[in-house]
Amino acid sequence: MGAGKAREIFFAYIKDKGLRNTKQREEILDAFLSAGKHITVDDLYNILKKTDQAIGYATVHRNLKLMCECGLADEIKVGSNKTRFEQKYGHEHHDHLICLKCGRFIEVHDDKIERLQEKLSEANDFVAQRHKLEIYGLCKKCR
Amino acid sequence: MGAGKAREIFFAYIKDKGLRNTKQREEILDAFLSAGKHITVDDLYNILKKTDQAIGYATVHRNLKLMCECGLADEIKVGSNKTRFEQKYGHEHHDHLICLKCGRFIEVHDDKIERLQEKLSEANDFVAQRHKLEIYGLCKKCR
DNA sequence: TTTGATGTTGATAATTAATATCAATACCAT
DNA sequence: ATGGTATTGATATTAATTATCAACATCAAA
Ligand SMILES: [Mn+2]
Ligand SMILES: [Mn+2]
Ligand SMILES: [Zn+2]
Ligand SMILES: [Zn+2]
Repeated sequence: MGAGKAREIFFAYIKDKGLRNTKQREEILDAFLSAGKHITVDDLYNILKKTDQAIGYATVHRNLKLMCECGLADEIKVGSNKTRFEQKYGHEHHDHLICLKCGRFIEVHDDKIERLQEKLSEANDFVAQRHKLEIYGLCKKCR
Repeated sequence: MGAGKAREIFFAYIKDKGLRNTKQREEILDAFLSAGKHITVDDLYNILKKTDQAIGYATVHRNLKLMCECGLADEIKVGSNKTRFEQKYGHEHHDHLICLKCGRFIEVHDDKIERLQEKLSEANDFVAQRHKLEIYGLCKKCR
């Protein structure tokens, strides 16, 4: 898997910024890279607690932010719920179908939609930088 | 304008639910209907304060929620900012281009995109109920 | 018109998530 | 090895939303 490369990017970024490597930082990075997608700070905190009783919530939060900073992670906010983080390295841009019943996230991509969004922006003299497309409904299992 | 019809819907809903008509409720309704779009509770509260010194924040909040309930208003959450409310009655579905510099909301609609979203959902055995498409970037004035 | 059951209001408290603070500690360049 | 400083973890703060509740207003019924 590409986890090795992701780690490299993280440690290179840390060094470059004059930051330091710590036991916690490495634990958090690894836990994040091997965790499922669309994870919350709480989720990751609880996973880490199992192997490091002393880990602090704020530390997990801070380091998830750091991973976003260096391009490894992406913050996604859906609905009014808490912020979720997903892996960015080695993952193409995608949008989400979100099940209102079970909360499942289905990752989707449609080039046509992406292109039409760009056209729509241009038609409005707007320079698009990023976008968010979320479709809420019921997944196969929940109908 | 259709504000008269919107008022009718509101009062009909209230009566139907065994709720009561109050001075505040009517003030809030009218202020909302004549206010600009994408307004926050704060915005509306401050507008109302000018003509009704005694109005309470919670009352404004509660009644905006009530307007959503009866289909007159829609709640939109963009980024991590506070919830905004927009008029729904007499307004077609639309998406938003949001300027990262001035905060302007540009309302847009593209039937092709809407149809492709539907197709995309079907292709994933997903029954779409609603969606959110927000494109962030820079508006004409802010470049 | 009076009345009373109950919905509403406005002030304030509670809740929740995100972030700031800070003293103790750990890292790492020299 | 060690000192300057980044990091940690506990806790406080902030900010937005929602809940609580006593005082009050509404409106259907008498
Ligand atoms: Mn995803
Ligand atoms: Mn709008
Ligand atoms: Zn589901
Ligand atoms: Zn702008």
